[in-house]
Amino acid sequence: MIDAGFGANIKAMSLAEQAFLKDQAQQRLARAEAAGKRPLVPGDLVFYWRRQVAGREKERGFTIGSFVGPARVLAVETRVDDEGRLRPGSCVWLHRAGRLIKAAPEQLRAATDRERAIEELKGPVEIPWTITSLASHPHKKTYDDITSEIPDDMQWDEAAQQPVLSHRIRGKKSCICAHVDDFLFGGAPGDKVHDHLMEQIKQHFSWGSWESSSFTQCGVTVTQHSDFSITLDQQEFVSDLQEIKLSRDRSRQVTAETSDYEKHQLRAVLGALSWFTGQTGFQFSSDVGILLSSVSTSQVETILRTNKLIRDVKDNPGELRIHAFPDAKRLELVCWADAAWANRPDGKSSTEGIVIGFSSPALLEGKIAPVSLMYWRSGKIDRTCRSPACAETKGVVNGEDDLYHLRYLWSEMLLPKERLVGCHPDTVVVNASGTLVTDSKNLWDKLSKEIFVIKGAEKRSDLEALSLKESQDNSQLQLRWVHSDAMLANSLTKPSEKWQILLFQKMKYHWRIVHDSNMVSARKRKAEGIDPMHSEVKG
DNA sequence: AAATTGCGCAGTGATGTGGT
DNA sequence: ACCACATCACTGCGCAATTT
Repeated sequence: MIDAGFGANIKAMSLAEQAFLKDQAQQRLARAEAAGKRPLVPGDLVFYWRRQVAGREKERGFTIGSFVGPARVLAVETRVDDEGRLRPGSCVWLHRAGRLIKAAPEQLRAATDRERAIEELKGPVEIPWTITSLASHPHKKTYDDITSEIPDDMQWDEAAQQPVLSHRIRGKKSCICAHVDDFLFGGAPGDKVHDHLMEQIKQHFSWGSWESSSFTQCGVTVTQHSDFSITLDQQEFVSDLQEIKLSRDRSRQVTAETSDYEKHQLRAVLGALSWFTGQTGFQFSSDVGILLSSVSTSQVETILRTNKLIRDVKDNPGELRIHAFPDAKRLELVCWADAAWANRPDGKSSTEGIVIGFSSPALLEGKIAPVSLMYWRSGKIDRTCRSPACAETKGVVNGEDDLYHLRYLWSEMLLPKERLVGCHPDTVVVNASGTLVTDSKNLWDKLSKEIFVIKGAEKRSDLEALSLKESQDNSQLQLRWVHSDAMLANSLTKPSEKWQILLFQKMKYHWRIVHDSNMVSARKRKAEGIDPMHSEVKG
């Protein structure tokens, strides 16, 4: 047997992996048990549950809650039973960000190791007053009493699944973006800090010209609207594109091979198009990628297809919309990743499609929400994939990579310097919550299992998928499954399947993560006449 | 004033190398 | 024979410096 060594290796790795995961799961259980039994003591780091009634949820008539924190236990007014457990009716005094909170033990959960580690990075927190002086003040209400808000089991579970942001976003007031010698300034109108900074900047430097509302930067027209949203377009650029000229004779020779000069023309015009698809024309990404791949083996028919694409682009150049999100307390980064297996001109290469956007937390609750596209990509997967599952895994893993990068960038913008310099990337990234959406059942099932087994025909894909599992733990990555008609990235893998992205544009750049506990396929949904965007109510 | 050149960025395919 | 990987050549863009 030639590959005996390799096979034995995989077996050993698989065994080790299983043992490791089993052990990890056991430790977690043990910790949870210990945390449940151990009474709270002053100094413990905890999170407390609060009922949250955001504007929109109120209308639909249900409330959601979440854990907030972390808070430090200051004192416990004990009513302890024989085994040392807190009995209902006890109260726990918490300290968080200079506030004193009176809470019930039923609404507390211990902080995880990770949360503790992050809190420690912030350094010691001074507690300025003694608890007695605060709590015993005769008239003033010096603390928040939240003991009336006690979650039931369902609410507790729901909240436990939500990631907790362990810091408050301290609003940054002003921002500058620079490209070589062009600068973009942003800030809330009337904001004192921002206005003052702008005043100083204008005093200290002499500038060529100032533009606002609508201008061109790096060949892209940027327009800000009255609701503060921004659109980017390349109207002018697109209208300058020229079709490749073909004589009537030549255009009839569809199957004829292209000449060197024609290949040159193809590369030239596709190069221009790829600039467009990279800046604003995301809906044409897959067309350009596939055509660029077929230049070397192109026929006259390829030129005709390219010319058709140019006409399509001119007919509907589209725009890139950046929403304003005036009400969102935080933004979610969501990545849709998909792949098409062996669909490239060479007959064996696969295509990945990745779309990452900002949205409001409402999107994760299954609602239709605005999505601002931040990053997208349609391209050849570097390795040859032997099965659709392999391609799918590759695409999703690459998508997670890009998502991680964007989460880091976003965290950099939000966090103060002390929380960035010298910190492990994971502890930085957890401040920007990230969600990865896939339409692969294969991958979803694999990752849903507590024990991850590496076996069968796709050992290598399994190993790569493992990195996603790791990211779920290390960077609090959330995973979702949707049927393929609700998969935004599908349109970036095949030129012929544009309906998702067209629907997205028709919905004015809004989307939904369709929730379906039965995981019904898109084909079956269609047969049963279910709208692609129809979603179960979560929970 | 207009044209050319160089830079860094993106994507693709072709090519060679090393491995099983 | 096939694959992964690195490197190269080719295309585009915007921008600035230089040449014409």
